[in-house]
Amino acid sequence: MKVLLVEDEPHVASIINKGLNENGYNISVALDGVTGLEMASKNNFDVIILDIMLPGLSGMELCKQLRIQKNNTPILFLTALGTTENIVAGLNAGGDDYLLKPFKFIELEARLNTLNRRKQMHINEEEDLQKIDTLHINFKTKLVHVDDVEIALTSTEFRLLEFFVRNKNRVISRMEILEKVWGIDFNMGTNVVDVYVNYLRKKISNNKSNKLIQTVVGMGYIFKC
Amino acid sequence: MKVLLVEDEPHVASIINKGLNENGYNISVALDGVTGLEMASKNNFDVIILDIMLPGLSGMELCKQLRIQKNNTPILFLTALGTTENIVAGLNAGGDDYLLKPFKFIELEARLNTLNRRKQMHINEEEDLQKIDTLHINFKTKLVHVDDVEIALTSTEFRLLEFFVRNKNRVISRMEILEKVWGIDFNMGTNVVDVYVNYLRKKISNNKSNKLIQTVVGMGYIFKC
DNA sequence: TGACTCCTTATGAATTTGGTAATTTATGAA
DNA sequence: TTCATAAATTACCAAATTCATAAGGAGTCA
Repeated sequence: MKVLLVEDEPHVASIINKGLNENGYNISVALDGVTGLEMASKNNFDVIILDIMLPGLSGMELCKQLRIQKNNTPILFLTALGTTENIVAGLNAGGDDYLLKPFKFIELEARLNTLNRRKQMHINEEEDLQKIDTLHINFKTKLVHVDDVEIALTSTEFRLLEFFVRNKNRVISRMEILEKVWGIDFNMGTNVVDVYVNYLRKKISNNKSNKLIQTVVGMGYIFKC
Repeated sequence: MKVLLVEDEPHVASIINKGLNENGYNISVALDGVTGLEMASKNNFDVIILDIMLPGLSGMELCKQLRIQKNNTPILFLTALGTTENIVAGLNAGGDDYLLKPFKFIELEARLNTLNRRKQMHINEEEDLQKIDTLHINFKTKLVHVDDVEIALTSTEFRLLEFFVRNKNRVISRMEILEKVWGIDFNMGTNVVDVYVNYLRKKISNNKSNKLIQTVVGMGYIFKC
């Protein structure tokens, strides 16, 4: 997990850095608010740990700036300012959690993981390699294997398969497939989609029952797995 | 914001309920874990506030169960158990935040808003998913489940169900259904609507009493939930 | 040319649809 | 309550729609 720590007190920064590092986190440290904002803007951190009292730009300001920039990286405020007003202000500024110093390391870790978990839940899509039973698709190399045997797909077939896989477990209308895979916006007088679905089914089916691409009569197709 | 509060102490539940209500939250209260789990499973809450010490099913267990069910509603633990071990355990069980009693109302509110804000950012599936008791309808994927079993609906049946759900708790005349679902503006000499309402009833009914689609004699039908 | 891709057309098969009519249930007056 | 009538439900079937598949033409490229 990539973590940005913005903390002006070198001693504290060092302790946190060391502690998290030992537990497999990848930490970057910024010693002031401006540097922190710059680093946060230019890189893709999983979580940002922010002290509030910082030279230059306060943690609160930094947080607001990031949110204005539509940067939604989860932010954990880690500070000694423990009044309710401070906490509420931090959360309302766009923070996601607020932990008071002094803190137990194990709690910091649990809260970081919690913030990251929520983020991870919505990624998963952009994998380069998709394995659906014995069907393996590598979007990067554009190679497709069934039962470890390479399958030759034409480019149209591959695009169709890719579209199905990226929209799996959802009924997709022929119209939508035509638009997204063929780039055709009208013309419903064609049955290319049906024909290519048929090609694909033949190519990606294996000895076992192949029911990956299912027809939903009157609605379209669904890639189910 | 729809909030589920699971708290066995009636006095505490009442205070929180009242306080949040006054601030425009829509609160449902469960007084024990089992009821809480049931309510959380059947409805779509924005946030769940969980006490940990509960009769029957502990808040921790409830949280784990929900996550197993792939229910990702943000969970805020609200409890007097303030040791670091408890906090870490709560977060690792799938909780998203942990607030200690006694707490300031304004902080609870800020934390609820923070959890909800993150959720709103990913309005992916949730918005398109309707849960009515054990009937789950996903308008995006066009999949319908009853008691977690997928139901196969024809496209006309699905359109009819969608129309009912989008107009739930309102009496709808056969004429209106014919117009909106079939696109027929005249021809009242048919009873297709009656026929399809019955197809639907059969398909979406479960072992329990199924009274979702009710007949209103002389007026039409009503989808009640 | 010949191998390959893409798309169209044509055909029969499978599924859905909407009407009819028989049966069951509900309503209201006596 | 009972009975006549209206309304709702169900079963059935033929027509219409929708699909799967095969065959073949046009275009491309080596």
